[in-house]
Amino acid sequence: MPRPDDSSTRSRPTSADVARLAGVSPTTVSLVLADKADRISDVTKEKVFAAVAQLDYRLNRTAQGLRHGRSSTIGLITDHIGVQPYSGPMVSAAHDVTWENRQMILMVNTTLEDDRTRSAVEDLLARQVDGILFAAIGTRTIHVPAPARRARVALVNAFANDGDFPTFLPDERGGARALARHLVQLGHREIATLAGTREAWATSVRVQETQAVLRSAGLSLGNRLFYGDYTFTTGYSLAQRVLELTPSPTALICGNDQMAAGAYLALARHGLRVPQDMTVVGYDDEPVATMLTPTLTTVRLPFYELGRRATLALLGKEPLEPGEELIPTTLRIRESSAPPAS
Amino acid sequence: MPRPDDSSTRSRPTSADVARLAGVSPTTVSLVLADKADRISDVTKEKVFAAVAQLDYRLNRTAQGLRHGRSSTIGLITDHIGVQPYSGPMVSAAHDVTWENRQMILMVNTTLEDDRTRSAVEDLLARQVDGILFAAIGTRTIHVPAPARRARVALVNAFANDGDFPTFLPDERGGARALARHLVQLGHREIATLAGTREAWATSVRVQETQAVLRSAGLSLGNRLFYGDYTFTTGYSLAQRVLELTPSPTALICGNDQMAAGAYLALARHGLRVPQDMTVVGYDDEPVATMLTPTLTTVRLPFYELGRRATLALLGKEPLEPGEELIPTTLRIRESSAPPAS
DNA sequence: CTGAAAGCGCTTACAG
DNA sequence: CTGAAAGCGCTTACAG
Repeated sequence: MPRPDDSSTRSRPTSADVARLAGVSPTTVSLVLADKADRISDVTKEKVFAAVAQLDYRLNRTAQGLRHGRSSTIGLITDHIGVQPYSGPMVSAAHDVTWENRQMILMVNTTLEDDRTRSAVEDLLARQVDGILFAAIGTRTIHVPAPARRARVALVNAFANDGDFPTFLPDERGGARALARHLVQLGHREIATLAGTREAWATSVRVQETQAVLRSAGLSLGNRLFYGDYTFTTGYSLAQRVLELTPSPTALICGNDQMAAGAYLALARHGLRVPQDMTVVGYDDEPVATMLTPTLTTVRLPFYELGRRATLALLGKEPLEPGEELIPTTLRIRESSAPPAS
Repeated sequence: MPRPDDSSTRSRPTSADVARLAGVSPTTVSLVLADKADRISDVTKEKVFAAVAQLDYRLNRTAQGLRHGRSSTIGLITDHIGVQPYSGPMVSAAHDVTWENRQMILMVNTTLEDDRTRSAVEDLLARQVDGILFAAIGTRTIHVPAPARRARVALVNAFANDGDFPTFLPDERGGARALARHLVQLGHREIATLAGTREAWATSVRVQETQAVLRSAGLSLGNRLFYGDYTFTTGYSLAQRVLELTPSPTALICGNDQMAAGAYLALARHGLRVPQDMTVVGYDDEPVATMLTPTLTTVRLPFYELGRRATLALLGKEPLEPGEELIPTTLRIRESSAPPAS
């Protein structure tokens, strides 16, 4: 029967123990284990490795960090670690990149409130993190606490309201334009938008760009613009309101894939088919987009890529420069968009 | 303009710097900051705090950890950090509990493959974590690498295939029975099951318990048992197959809420109403359950609670004992279940 | 009420 | 080719 407490108090062997057993100095042990042992004889190396194996020794990275002044650890501060499906890919990416570089992530969820964020930064700095990543689920403005400048800093899907930090953002404008052009090119003229949360930056940018594209095609959203909150529920309920409009729209731009899924259900209950009776499109390209029948045309937001690029920069694998870096979005054309019924 | 590199090389003040500025010894600084300063005069304390403020000093937790032999950090090893909505609440809970206890989490996603898990454990131990949490998204068996015993260990939603570790599991059997009884009590006799992945432990346990309840009511699933994979897509497609059965079932037990949502769409396209024409129920109680119209009757799986209890135990706030601890599941009765049409 | 000294487990410049 | 010594930034038992 395992006795965790017991076995963990049995104090772990140190490099001094290894040195003693191998009959060499701690210097030699350190050199061998750090692979800086060009000058050490093979026979000595063997003795060290044998002692390491015999003692089941592992290097104490805390002590090493103290000596080096680097911890090989970065901090990740987020607003909603548990919110799906957005945080998943960003966190996964940050994780994968750090893991590939033999580093680790200390994760703190502060909702990005100023007080909690400040104390998270303090705590991370006290733990000697080499860098701090600030990541938001929905693009938003955050206040980066001043002490954070003591470490390397990068922002993912967020703007700093003061100071000029390296910032990685999705190209929302490009995505919104591509989506609107797609619908116009299919021949839609009565296009409705079930937008997301009115206060969200992404919402207003997408609506702006959509309107700009329609305008240059001699069209307009007119009274076919509704605001929800990016949930399935508001997609369902707003879709019902759209169906009361005259003339009826032929295409529905939903604020995200969740809202599009809600719209599917509302349309089905009205006996309307996608895309024959109504084109439906979304944003995000989350897993449900390909699970819906018909599959959903949507704008892929590069959450994984955002996390990846920011983390690579934070770790110094790519340049870390102040200013905004736009990561491309991609229009995924699938079955849910088609020309309007003539 | 911030120059991260520059400012981070400006070496941080140490407790010795604080001592010098305050005109006291490092001993006194340590005592004051650790709040073990009963015996220190107020005037001396003030001098220390003033020096701390002036230098913007923060304690080096790495050095402190080396001295104490504890890191105030735990490791979290998961199989799918990015999988929604399951990992969210478990990770959130682990985070919240550690944060409340002034600890932090080092997160590693290994897919729980043996090799990656072993090296993650090595790395976490090298970083002197005080404990390691192994968490799986879907309940499964894992191999806990032997060296993990050097730290405190707890398992969330997973069984160890060797050794007897503290293990926190959802009470799947109780949930499945409650759900089946609910349908029987409503008067359903032709009940279909759109189960999840056939190989998953939760799937087989739920099917077993469902059949046991039906049997004791003189009923049976008969040929109304189908296996999917816990996705929206299989909920949609299997629901269509159910609709071809004669006599038609009056209730649908879906493997999870995602499959139930898929079933909603299929039913809507067949012109069938929930619950008047078909009762639909799920498992998980994820956010979509209350977003669907009608709201979904489902079995709440205690993901947050699982993460919370395991982390409290790992941190020593609750007993950490080998053996399985079942966390209750809850039947959430909502609008999607009703008596069959007579 | 306060301080000098040793030590946590490493690494590195230096010496031989 | 290898080792003795100092030091990373803390804390603690001991002394006064």
